[in-house]
Amino acid sequence: MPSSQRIHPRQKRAQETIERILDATAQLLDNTGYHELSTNQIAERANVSIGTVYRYFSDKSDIITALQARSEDDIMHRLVDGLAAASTMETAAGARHVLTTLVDAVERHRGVITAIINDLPMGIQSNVLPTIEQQLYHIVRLALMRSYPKLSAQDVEEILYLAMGIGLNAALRIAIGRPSHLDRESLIDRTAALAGAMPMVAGEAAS
Amino acid sequence: MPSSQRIHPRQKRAQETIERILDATAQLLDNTGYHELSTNQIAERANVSIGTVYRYFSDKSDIITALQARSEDDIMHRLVDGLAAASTMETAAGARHVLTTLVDAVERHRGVITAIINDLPMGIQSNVLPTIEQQLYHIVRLALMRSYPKLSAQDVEEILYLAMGIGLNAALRIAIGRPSHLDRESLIDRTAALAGAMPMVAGEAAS
Amino acid sequence: MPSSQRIHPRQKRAQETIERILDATAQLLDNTGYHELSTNQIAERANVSIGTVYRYFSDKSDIITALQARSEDDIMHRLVDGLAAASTMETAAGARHVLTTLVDAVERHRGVITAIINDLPMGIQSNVLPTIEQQLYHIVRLALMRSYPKLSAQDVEEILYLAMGIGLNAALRIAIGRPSHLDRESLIDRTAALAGAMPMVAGEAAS
Amino acid sequence: MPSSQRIHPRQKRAQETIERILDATAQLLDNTGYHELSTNQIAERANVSIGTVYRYFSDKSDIITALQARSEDDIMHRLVDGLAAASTMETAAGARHVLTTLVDAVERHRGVITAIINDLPMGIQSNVLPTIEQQLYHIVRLALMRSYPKLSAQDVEEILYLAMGIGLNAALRIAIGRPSHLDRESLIDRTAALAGAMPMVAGEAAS
DNA sequence: GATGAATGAGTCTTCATTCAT
DNA sequence: TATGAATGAAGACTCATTCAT
Repeated sequence: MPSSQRIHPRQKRAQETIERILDATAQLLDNTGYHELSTNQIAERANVSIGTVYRYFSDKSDIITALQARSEDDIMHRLVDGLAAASTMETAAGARHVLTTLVDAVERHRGVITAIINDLPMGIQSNVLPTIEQQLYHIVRLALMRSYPKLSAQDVEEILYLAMGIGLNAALRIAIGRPSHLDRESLIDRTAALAGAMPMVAGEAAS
Repeated sequence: MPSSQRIHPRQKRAQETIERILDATAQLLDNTGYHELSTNQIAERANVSIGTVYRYFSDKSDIITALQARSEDDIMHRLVDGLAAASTMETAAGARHVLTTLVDAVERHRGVITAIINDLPMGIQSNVLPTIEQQLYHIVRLALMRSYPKLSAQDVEEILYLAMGIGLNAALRIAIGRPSHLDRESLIDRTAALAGAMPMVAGEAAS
Repeated sequence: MPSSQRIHPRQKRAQETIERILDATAQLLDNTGYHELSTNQIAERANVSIGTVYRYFSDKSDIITALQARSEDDIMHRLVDGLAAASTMETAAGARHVLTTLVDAVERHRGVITAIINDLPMGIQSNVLPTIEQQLYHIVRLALMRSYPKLSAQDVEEILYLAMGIGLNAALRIAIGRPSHLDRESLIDRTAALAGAMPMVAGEAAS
Repeated sequence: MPSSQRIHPRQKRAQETIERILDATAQLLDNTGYHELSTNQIAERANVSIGTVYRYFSDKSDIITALQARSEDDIMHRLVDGLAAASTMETAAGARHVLTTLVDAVERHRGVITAIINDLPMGIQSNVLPTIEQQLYHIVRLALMRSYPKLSAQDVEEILYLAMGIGLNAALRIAIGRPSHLDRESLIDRTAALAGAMPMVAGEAAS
């Protein structure tokens, strides 16, 4: 379908420049934090003048915001693919598959995520990867209600909130913070098992 | 005669000054992150000259380090008290009690914790409250091995790593990130239930 | 076509800025020492922002180093010219000419030299104008050995060391420290005479 | 002779304190320059509170001034002794003896002298050890006029100015700046010889 | 008299951002 | 449009000096 109307070469050029700037920033973030990162460094790494950087981004934080969006987008794509694949699997294997996908995605965006978590002004820890969590929320909510139709609305909300936190945090800990003597696959397996059991265990706790 | 003999008034004064500086820093951290915080601001808020700040702290980061130590100390004290009290209770009630204590403590040190999580150079998210986690690790490990003697060493390590993350992260999410429509007590109950079930659920996952 | 091709106007501008900063520094050094000199003062005097100063110099001391190099360069140029001219003159007149050249050069760089002598961290007095002395050393050594082939190596070294000190110090005292009631030309004449006699006088002293 | 009237013990105490402060300063100056030296360091080294330092000295520079005076005093004492001894010797030996005395003295006060030369605001190099030079001036002037009665007043002044500079500078170079491969005694011998010859050589230059 | 905690003006330096070319 | 030289507000930190105890 020809929905993507003619893209003027100039726009293409511009888009490439933007991409180069974001790539440079992502690379630099693998080694340093947001505050240690300077816009001039970014420009240099992107082989672009500092003036050009400010042509496309209004602000330093604007760059990070864009980068974050890009990363979240990629993570979501992978996640949705993973969820689709998981839906054809048995429950346990499905949970494991989704979690693996998530851990993979986090590893891939290590630098950006760390930057967002650690340095972005007000990047409250509990709300890591806010967009991811938000979007995932609806999907998981649907699945939860389908599998456990007896849970009250309140039950669902609370379980979801905790599960979301546990899942994301576990992914982060497994991908980024894991001590070398612990096995990645094992941790994923256990977390998946836990997630699977959550509705039952936590669903009765507040009665 | 009490043990605290011969404290020169000057030393007392100095101690108070240090405390005032730490308090001021903690207050400011409730509203801003580490990088947004300036030493001159701290001095002003503490009603102390900037020179005085540098009399007691060698560095800006030194202030944060001291503050972190102070907070961790307080949290650990509360936690140990909570654990002691919990040991006389029934399992479920005990878990709930400990978790409540933790959530309380986190709420009390909101600013500092957020700062440590978000801004401290290299404060990897996954290693929230490193000292707390470390010290708790040994205590929980002991309890775990006592209650579930059949778990292998590997099992214990992995479960602990995940449980630690889940427990602390849940406490953080409940204390700091909780949306207003969710009930604190409910969330605590469910998390406690989950924690109680973890060894069984996760213990068999990696077989 | 002249050799200086393709100098981007920007580079020219930059070079001018650097020069302005060095000039400003030199002027300020005429009135104050290194430690009394502030980088902001320099910027102001050079009609340049402080940021610009740090664009071209990494450090406060870097400015001084550059200035010193520039002065030494200029002094050496003049000195070499003077030596060339002197080589066509009669001995006495030659010595006088060289000394005059040196005194002139020192006067011209009064401020910088004083700063180097007085304030540069570790600028040991005895090693005034180290580069000048070093470069002059080889030239004078050659001349000395040619004129007095009988001097031993040890003789040469020692005489040179003393002569260097005497010559440079005399130039400094005549150019910078001379009381107003003493005549510049007279002092130069006498010093030249002394220098001329040195090999004979000092050459026999250590026998 | 009991000319030194009763010294109240308090005054004695005060005098000792002053001495301790000056000693501490001198020691510290052996390792660092004036600007690198802090008054609090001095106090600490002298085992005295910073308040006490300011009881006896109005200023940081006041300490250096006092120290300089003390050093100059000691150097002058040694020099006068040396001159007295030299007056009984043959001319050449006498010059050598005086010069040796001077070099010794300079070595002894290395730190202070370096500080004065290098760091004191406005410590123009040409006027090293100003008091020493000033006092020596009269003595040497007398000797010069006695030995060479034919010199004009102008001659005397100019020769003196140069000789003073040469002598002091040579002493400094021999004591402080001498490269290790040059022999101290040899250099002294040669300088003495040169000084002895000066009136004849330089006396006729300006005719 | 002695003490040392406290002061604060002033220093060097960084870096996001602008704008003439 | 792209460039990069220039800007300057703002920050961390030092240290001579004061003064209440």
